[in-house]
Amino acid sequence: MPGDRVSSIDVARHAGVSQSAVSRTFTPGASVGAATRAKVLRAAQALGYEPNALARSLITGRSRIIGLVVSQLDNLFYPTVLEHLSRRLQADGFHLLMFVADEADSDALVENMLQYRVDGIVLGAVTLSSALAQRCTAAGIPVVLFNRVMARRRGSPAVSSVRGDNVRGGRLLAQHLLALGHSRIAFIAGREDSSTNLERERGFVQGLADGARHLFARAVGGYDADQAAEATRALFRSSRKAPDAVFAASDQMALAVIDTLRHQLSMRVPEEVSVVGFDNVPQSSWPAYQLTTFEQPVVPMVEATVTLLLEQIRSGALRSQSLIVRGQLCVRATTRMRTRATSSRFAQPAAPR
Amino acid sequence: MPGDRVSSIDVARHAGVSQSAVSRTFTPGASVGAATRAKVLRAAQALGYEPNALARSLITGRSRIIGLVVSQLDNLFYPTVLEHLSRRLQADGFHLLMFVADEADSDALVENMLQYRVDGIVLGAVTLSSALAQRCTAAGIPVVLFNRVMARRRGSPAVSSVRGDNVRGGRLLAQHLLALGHSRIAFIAGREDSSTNLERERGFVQGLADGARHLFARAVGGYDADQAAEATRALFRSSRKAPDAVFAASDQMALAVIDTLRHQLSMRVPEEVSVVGFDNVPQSSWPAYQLTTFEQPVVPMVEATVTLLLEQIRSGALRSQSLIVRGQLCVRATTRMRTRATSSRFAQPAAPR
DNA sequence: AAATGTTTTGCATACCTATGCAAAGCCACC
DNA sequence: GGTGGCTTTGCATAGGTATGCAAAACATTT
Repeated sequence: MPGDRVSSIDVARHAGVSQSAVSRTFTPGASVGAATRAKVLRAAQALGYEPNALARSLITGRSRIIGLVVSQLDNLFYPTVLEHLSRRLQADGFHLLMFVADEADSDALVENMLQYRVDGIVLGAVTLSSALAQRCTAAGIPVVLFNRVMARRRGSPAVSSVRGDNVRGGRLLAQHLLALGHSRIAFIAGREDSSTNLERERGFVQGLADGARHLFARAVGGYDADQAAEATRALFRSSRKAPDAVFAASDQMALAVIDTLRHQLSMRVPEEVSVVGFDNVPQSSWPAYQLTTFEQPVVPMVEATVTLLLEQIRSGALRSQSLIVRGQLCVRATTRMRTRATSSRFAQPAAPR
Repeated sequence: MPGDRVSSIDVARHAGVSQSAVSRTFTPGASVGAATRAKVLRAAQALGYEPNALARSLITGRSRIIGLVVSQLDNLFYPTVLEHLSRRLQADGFHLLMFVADEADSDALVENMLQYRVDGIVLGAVTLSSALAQRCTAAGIPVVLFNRVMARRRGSPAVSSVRGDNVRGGRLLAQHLLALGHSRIAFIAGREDSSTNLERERGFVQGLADGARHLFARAVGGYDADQAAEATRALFRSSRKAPDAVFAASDQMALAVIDTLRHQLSMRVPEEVSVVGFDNVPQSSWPAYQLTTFEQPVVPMVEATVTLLLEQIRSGALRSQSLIVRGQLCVRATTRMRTRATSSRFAQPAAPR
């Protein structure tokens, strides 16, 4: 087994130089002569040597590992984020170490991450964000909240965050629905304890208020497809008039709403009900849906996250900053002009029981 | 900054014991007295000490890190896999370090992974599998190919793999389509250099042959939605008769096929064309599609992968093993009995131009 | 050829923890 | 009380690399 047991000392011996020379050969920018360098590289090649990143980290104090904490990978928004984030970090010589937050063992998770001496942390988990962020920041590790913010409490340090323009997006969606002539507009919330839902709902309600309207109905979908479907049934089964438009706080839920309306409640989208979502996940533009939504631009968001993180890592100082990345309204085919003649007030069939 | 700079020696001093005692306190199963242990824990708590996993790895020779190599995270099959794999490994104290294969820098990628001294590798990347697997195996690191196999070459060591039952799945899908009375059956291939496509196609063609049939048409979709859509247009635009059933080698492609048929070619699925896929990704069961497909059971596949990996890590011996995880046919609503009366031979509208 | 400046090299040490080994402590038992 | 068995503890070292410092080699100038 010629395996792994070859160290810089072996290479040094084989090349007839000191261990320092080997180290310097593999340290970009270190002072080493061309001849020595060549000898070392030849020996390393011959022995199959690879520098030990762990030992290196022990000395430099940097692991070049970024901890990523996620809770719901079923969320349609995250696969794309993960891919871009991973690629982007890799380009700068960093790699992601995955941690799945399991509600319960939040403490164990933090400890684990600290033990690996990660250089930075991207927090994508809804729950346990605050406690975790606090502890890591206290330990001197840069943390960036992705797609969420933390309520600022007195005495506790601020934590960096990158997120989409939730408030503006909510407002634009409201304006869009109002401009189309909708009057009975419902909202399906995500997790009510999440900052994203809070902001999106606030923007949406404000947007309605600007048009002198208010929410016609409200339900909770918890950012979950099944819950959103259930919420849809509840909204449209009630004895009073049905909504003529629905804003679901995420695309994931919006798609479930559409499916439920079309295939379970036999309603036509957008003819009878308009539906809008939030995120612009890849599935939104599939021909079967063509969802009107507000974009959360993955690439700029990832870029901002990485910039924030690396800047703090390089400087060694924890500088908290809260970035909002602008997105735009994507008008597709799940929203449609309401006219009085086809207004669902008249055309609407009796709600299915 | 009370940060990170606290080591086992600090704790030892603070607790009035030796550094060994601290180490043993944090090493499960090590010999340490109850009183000492308590003192150490108290001191550790007071100082905010966390054992340094990197230093530990340096000694033990195990990093408790598993390298995961992926290339196409947009593939609908992988998010679920990633979540389960990560969870499962975490339960055993391992964590995933992400590597995105970028076609080009395959060498740099391997080196990077070796430098981190990963304990094992899960290979989910289509390309560069063989070269990479060879090198890692040569370095003594257990490798498991996920959802793919490697052509065995003489002289090169065999590499473990876990995959779904591609051949059987292909055959069952063929039987299913034949049983429904289909006669003009088309196949849309994935990447033609992939083992998955090879096996699925082989099984499918065999299944047709068992019913004394052969492929009516064939196109290549490269496991990509856009390519699959293009392939669909090509298949149905040709001047000769259109297929009455399509097997796309992955669900991802099958969904694109359905969308293209319905929204671009104005054909009805399953009334005019049956469509089947492979994988059983979450989106397949969405009401808008209800795709008939053959399942690749994520949980058992992950379980097998982890078992294979950990067993090799624990024993320290590289034992190559190739596992096939059985799945089942999921009959949903994109396949339908052909009767002579409604046979598309008669009912089929002229192909759109 | 000497003197000066610059680059290259090796030595030694530090980073932080696990563990073999031997010494020390503890317990019970004859 | 002494002896044997068992548990607990500390000492010392190893694991692989980076880096400050001083010595050495080399290049440049007068």
